[in-house]
Amino acid sequence: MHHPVQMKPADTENRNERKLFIGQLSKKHNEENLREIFAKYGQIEDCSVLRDQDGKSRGCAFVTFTNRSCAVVATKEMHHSQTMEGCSAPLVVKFADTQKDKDVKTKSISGASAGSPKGGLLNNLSPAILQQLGGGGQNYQAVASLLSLINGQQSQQPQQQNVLGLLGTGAQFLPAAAQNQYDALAMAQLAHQNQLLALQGFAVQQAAPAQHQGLAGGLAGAKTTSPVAATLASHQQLASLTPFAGGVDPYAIQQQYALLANLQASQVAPGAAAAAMVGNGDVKGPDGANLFIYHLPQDFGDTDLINTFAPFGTILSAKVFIDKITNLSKCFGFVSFENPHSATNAISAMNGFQIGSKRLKVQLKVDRGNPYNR
DNA sequence: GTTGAGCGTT
Repeated sequence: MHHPVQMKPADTENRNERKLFIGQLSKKHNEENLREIFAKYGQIEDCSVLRDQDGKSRGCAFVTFTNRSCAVVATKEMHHSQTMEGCSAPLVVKFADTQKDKDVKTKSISGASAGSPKGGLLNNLSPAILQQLGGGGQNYQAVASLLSLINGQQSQQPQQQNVLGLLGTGAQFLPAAAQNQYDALAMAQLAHQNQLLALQGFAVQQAAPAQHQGLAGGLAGAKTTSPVAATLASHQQLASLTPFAGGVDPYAIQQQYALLANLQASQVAPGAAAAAMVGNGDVKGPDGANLFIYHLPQDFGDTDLINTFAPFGTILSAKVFIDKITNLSKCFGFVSFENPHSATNAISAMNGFQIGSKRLKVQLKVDRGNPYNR
């Protein structure tokens, strides 16, 4: 007897070569009539219109056929075949971007280098950041100085001068001694991009040290005694603070956050920084303490995940999923905290954090094994 | 004006 090979439709293996991107689609179309349009080319496995938060069509869609040949024919017959209502250009029917295509796009937007931040504090500064910070070897020293300052050798004036120089025009908003290194880093980050929400999350969870409360309070709209916090609260001033020429590098910002996270962890909660002691995926926290994180950078590893989320609480485990065939990250992972409170804070700080053209999705993990969650 | 969601693996 000869059985034909049964291929599960959900097989992601060759899904990309059966999946079409439909652009310049009338926003009046929904999944149902989109199916009607494409059904004549073959069996459709999956069909979905991309929508905004309000559920309105974004004028594009994905259609996945069960057979690639159907997709090929659909492309040939439908691409540029008409201009739909409300569209500025003819219908687009083409194969959807692969993960590789997306990575290329992301990198061209962010300008991120191949530098991969791993390990300790110093190593968290990727070449991309160093370049962003000013490019030269001198700046590397300045960065190192910044780190050593933050690492506990406080009040070393010469080094602080270097740090201020490093921050360029932002330095004038650092009123001398009152300022701390977290503010400096935060300024650099905020000047880069208005990540107020994300930073607010960071600030909220690190309520203990008095010097941080100004920053937290300022961002939260409360009264503050910190001039830097006041400065940060003003978007207009943020624009003038921009210390880095050459545009935004969201990936570098993420790295800076990872750095900041690590710094905070090492000072605010020394135990939380011990990445080496964190489990790698098998340990789960209590209900509501487990996060599902999507849209991680391609080269983000377990350690990066730990570094990024350690400030929010004690991490029981952190795991980035790796495709065993390609050995590449699947760009999602899990972080389990000891308690739900940490997870909640992490969500409010990090959900929506922009990296390239994507935003981090940070949600409570859904237990797919539990029918009540489906 | 254009590329989703995915939920602790092999």
